[in-house]
Amino acid sequence: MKELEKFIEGLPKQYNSAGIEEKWYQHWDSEGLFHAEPNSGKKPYTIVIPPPNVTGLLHMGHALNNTLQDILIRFHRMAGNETLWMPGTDHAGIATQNVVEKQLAKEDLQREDLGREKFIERVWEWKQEYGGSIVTQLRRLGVSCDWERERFTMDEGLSRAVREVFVRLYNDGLIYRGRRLINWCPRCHSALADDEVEHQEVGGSLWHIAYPIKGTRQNLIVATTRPETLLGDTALAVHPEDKRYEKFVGQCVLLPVLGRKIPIITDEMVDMEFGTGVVKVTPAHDPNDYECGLRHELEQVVVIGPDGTMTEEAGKYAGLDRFRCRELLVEELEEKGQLEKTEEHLHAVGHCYRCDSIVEPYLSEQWFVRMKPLAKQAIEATRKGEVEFHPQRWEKVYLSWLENVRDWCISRQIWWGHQLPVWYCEDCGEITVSMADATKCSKCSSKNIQRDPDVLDTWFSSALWPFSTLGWPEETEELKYFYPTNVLVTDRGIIYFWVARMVMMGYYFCGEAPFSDVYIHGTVLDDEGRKMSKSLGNGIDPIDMIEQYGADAVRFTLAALTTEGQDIRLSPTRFEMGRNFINKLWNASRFVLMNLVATAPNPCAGDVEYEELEFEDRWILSRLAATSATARQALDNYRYSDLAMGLRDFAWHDICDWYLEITKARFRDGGESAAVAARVLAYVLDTMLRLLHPVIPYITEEIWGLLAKLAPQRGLKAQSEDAPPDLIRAPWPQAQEEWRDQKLEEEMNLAQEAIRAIRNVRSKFNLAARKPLAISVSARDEEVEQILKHQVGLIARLAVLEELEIAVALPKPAQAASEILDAMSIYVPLSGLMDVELEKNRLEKDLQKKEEFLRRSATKLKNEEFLSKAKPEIIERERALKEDLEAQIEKFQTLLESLES
RNA sequence: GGUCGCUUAGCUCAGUCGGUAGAGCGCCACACUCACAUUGUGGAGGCCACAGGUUCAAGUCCUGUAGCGACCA
Repeated sequence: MKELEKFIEGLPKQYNSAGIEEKWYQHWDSEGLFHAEPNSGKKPYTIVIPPPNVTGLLHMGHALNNTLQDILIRFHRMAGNETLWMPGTDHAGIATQNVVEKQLAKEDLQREDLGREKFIERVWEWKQEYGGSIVTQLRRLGVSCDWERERFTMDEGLSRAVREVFVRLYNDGLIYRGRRLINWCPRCHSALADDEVEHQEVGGSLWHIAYPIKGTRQNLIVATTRPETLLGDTALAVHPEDKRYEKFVGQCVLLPVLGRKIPIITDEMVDMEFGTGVVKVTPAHDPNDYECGLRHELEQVVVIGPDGTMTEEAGKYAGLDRFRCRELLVEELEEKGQLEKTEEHLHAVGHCYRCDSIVEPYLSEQWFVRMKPLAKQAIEATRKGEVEFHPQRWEKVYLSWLENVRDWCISRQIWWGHQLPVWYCEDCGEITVSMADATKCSKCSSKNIQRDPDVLDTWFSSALWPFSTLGWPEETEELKYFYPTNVLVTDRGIIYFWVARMVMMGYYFCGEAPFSDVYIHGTVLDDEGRKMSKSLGNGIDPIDMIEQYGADAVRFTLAALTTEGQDIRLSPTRFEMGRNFINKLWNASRFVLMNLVATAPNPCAGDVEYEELEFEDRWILSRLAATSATARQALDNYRYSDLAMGLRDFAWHDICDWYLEITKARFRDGGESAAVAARVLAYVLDTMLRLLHPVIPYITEEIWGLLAKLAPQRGLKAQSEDAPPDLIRAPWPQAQEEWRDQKLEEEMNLAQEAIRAIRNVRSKFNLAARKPLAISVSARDEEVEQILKHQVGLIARLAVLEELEIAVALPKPAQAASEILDAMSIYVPLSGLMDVELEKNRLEKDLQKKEEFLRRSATKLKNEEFLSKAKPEIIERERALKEDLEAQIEKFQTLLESLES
């Protein structure tokens, strides 16, 4: 014990997180305290982590996302659930392939030089070596994931789930192969899904090009943003009701440069208002034109190839890059006089969301998921309330996507990923799709078959994450117990990519939504409200912040800034808020621990009855019960800021500013009163640490451990027996409703008001803070008088008084400063000459405010309609208010008059 | 063009059932008193974007306008 006491005495005045965080994380992890097992005796609580990209590094978005999840997880673990947080990463097909290809490029190699098999080996090697970075970073944050269950989308089990899903969807007619115009990234050399294309406003030009009408000297002028695609035009189109061009319909024009003859057709898609009202139709290079081409059975001429260079169809431009071709073509048109004019034009251009290249609509053979039937099920279930969004408005966004969803292109022309389980027969053309690798054609049994080289979109495997990680398609115990999960916590950016697809797949393969709640948090922005990005260089590295301020400070700050769905503007200095609070908590705990030592040897043995507690003890327990209840409510409603700030206010203000200050005298005097205060403090600290643990796990675990050694019984009887060795698995505190005492809190409020008023006078008249004052308080009525008299000791101590006279309607002494409150007036005699002007100014200013309130109140109370329509309690309150105000104003006036004389 | 969100203290944001506007940071003054200067005490600071409407009563509900932002096409 002596050693421990010495240790407590030696605790630093500033909390230093270094060392403490590593120690506890390692302890929790190695003791298996993050681990969950199917357990029929407990209710499960499950969250699957949004799997970060395996190539990624931790950014503030991750820090926020995972802090919020960890708060829920740690809370539910303490609240008695069997709590599973399933972690892992996704294989990020294109991104990871890019990384390894870059690595190869340094060796002057391309992936083709290695061949598919060797290349994939290289990717696995890379993954083993660097792929865990983000997971290591996550641990620094303190996340309590069940690492024993960590998954990777390319794991054997998850790959099997992917294949099972593909085969079943194919057999059910929900996956098909087709030649379509899809989004193509010429740099990634792969197809992309619609939502992987980001539309960005780009300043471009609108070129007006003359197409000569065959057999006439007239031209039709076409306005286009993409002149190079004219080489693939197979028609011009006008609106069927456009009188200007009526007479030309059915005729032909000659394609500039190539001279090919193409028809003039009519189509509803043409916007008569845009450009000249004539559009070129390039079915192989524009989604609208593609549809139009199908309607009119137009030829699809491909002029831009998969690498973004012009094809043989482009004639003399063949082989040129698409952008170079545009320049030269425009030059040629200008020379030939076929360029009517060039306008500046702002338009949305599709960019690859991975590499930011300009996406090319490209006609090719791809695999698709038929989305409508899957979406239908998800929509119906959501409407029934089986999936609930927080904030609710995101449900609309999600539903509107599902309602308008188009078939999902899932094949990617890369090597890293789940290769399609598809074989083509070279002899009969049959497509074989199977779970086991095929060795022969399923129709003609020919061995002359080729596997489709493409892999699946990474989101395809991510969509299965909530059940594939639990062992599906096996009917595992985990799947039965933990599925469906409780909540998905994520950013709005992937509602389509991921959330909607998980819901669809969850219903289709497990018959239930994968989660009942979706919590969408805000996006982390910089202090100017811009997204954090590498190119802007405005990112804040969470690891830097953790090193600078501590993980608890980072977590606390992020939680405190998280209000319902609002984006978070962040600058590094904002973490000072968290750090300051952590430090305050540390020092308050030091105070408690030191006083526990001082009241040793065993300050908390035996029970303390409520009746033995002093006024302020009961008050802090009442506040604790209230705080505990609001914390619970905040957690149940995903109100993180309310949770963090509510606990902070309680700790900082109720405990530190008031309760600790009051108990100081008791500890100084010692005896039984000190022992009771020590018990109360131990109890309050214990409970507060439990409440704070989900938000700031490290420091709370550290202090809790020290407290456990000094006061194993934690003060009061209520939760002394249930304490396990680690806070992380301590039971969540029940709010002790029987301790709530509204009347007592109001009495405390009166005392606090009095103390503040006295301090105010002290400050205004520059009276030394430590100099004891003799003052008088005139109470409004006997009730107030009684209350204040009960609290004389407390008020005198905290306001530093040597004399305190309390009575109803006390007169103001001469040469005294006054403070007029609702329930009382406070008179502070000033020795020597008091500054009359200063006092008059103060009083007049306050008087004016009161008069303004009185005017408002009087007007209301004269209003017949208010009196007849407002609720009686409102009217009553208004009357009381008016009376109070009148009484106060009278006092102000009397005081001012006395000052005049 | 469509949908949604935001506009409240110098800054960043809360404000639940409509009933005297709150926090954090910053600012000003004072205080290094034995938990804490990453602190304490006190203070200043608001036409709740604008215009209508509903209501006895609007920051809060409704309509419209403007500015900013996000998403979709």
